[in-house]
Amino acid sequence: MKKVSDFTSRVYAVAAKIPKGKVTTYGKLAALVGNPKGARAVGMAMRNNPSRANVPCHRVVAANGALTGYAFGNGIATKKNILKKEGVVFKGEKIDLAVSGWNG
DNA sequence: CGTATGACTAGCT
DNA sequence: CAGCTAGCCATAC
Repeated sequence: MKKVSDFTSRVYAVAAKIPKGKVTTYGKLAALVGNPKGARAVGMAMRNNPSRANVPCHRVVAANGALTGYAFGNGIATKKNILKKEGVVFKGEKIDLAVSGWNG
């Protein structure tokens, strides 16, 4: 059912561990799976994400707290909406990683 | 199998 | 602060 490499599997596994109301960055997630340079690869995994129900890809944002792509709903708009609903603190159009940042 | 692309990041100008 | 370049990784075609 899952035809993905170990890297992608780990990305999904870690993403699933992100607590509600918190977010992490692609680079951080990449480092957690063992590829601190694989931030882009993490994005690819999210883009191919099996389902937002299994992988809260909306809790993964850019290193500067800005929201990047989203493969569901209305894209960024939906992503931002979900994060706000979960209690993530926004700093204008970006996320306050100092408050809602997740260390892992 | 080789090339191109992307939901990245950090550094410079 | 904004814009551009270079580097790294995995996937898609």
